[in-house]
Amino acid sequence: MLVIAEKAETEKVKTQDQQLLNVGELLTQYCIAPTQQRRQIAQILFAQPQHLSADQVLERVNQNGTVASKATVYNTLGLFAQKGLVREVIVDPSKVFYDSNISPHHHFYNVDTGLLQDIEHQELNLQDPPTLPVGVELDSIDIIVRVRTAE
Amino acid sequence: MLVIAEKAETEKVKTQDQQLLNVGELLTQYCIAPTQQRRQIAQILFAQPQHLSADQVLERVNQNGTVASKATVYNTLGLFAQKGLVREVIVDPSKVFYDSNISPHHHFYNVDTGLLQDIEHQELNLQDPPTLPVGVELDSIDIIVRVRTAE
DNA sequence: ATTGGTGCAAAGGATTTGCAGTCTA
DNA sequence: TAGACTGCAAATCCTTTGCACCAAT
Repeated sequence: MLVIAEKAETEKVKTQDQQLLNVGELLTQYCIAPTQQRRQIAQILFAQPQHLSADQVLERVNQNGTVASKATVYNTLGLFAQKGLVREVIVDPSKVFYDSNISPHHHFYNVDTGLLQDIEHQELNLQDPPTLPVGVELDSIDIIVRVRTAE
Repeated sequence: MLVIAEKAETEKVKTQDQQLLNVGELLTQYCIAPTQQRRQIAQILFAQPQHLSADQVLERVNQNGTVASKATVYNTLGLFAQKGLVREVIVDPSKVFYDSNISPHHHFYNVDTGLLQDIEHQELNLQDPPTLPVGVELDSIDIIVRVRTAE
């Protein structure tokens, strides 16, 4: 007897605009073919707004038996980032964090603990938009407020 | 016969506050014992305000014969950053840049070319300082304006 | 059948580490 | 001579790649 729990197929995730939809639809919306491991990875990332490193994703994906290999996790996260499903947060030279919150916002980074925390968009704004050098166009603006644990 | 050109000893560098002093004094000011390879590395970094990766520093230090090993370059850059002599700029997961300009300023980062450019402090300001989470103190605020080459 | 996706292990690149040799006070 | 600094090579960590296998159109 073979029972395959296609849980990911039915589980719902909440997107930025508070829409409730299943991971398969979410992936399709972003032009990503919804394979089993991609659904699984998306499921984890979108369970809640959070910041996970590739390693952490790998760990969680395979918590109950192997679902995806290391290469697939890296490929998938890279793909998600490229398609705009998640955002790469670069604050630590040793690893990239993937942020499932893609609405505009910035970050606190605790250099002692490695904890990454969102700063609401409306809490932190620039006085004026930057004047770009000629020949380039804006990609994104990242503000990182580095903090350390008070003595 | 032995001739040792102690050039670094006499070469002057310009610091943030436009002061002209030799590298040895600069290192001493920052509580860093001025050894030959540290002077050499400082000399390169402070020849002009610039952004160099550890690799680039290694390359330049050893342009005319070996002066410092890879390990020493990494150790030294880490030490300089820790002592506040230079600033680490983290914009690319694959390498850290060391910025010899430590006056407050931010950065443009061209994701296509990898070019890192200063944004003058007065050109980019926050509307309000961020409200920190409890139990932490401010370390630094980094604003990175990512740009791409216009099509 | 063709295309795209996955898995594995090996390769890659940046950085760190261990330890012996050197220098300097 | 002690303590700090350096050099070399090996080790480590994160990430990417090459290639064979599998799945879906």
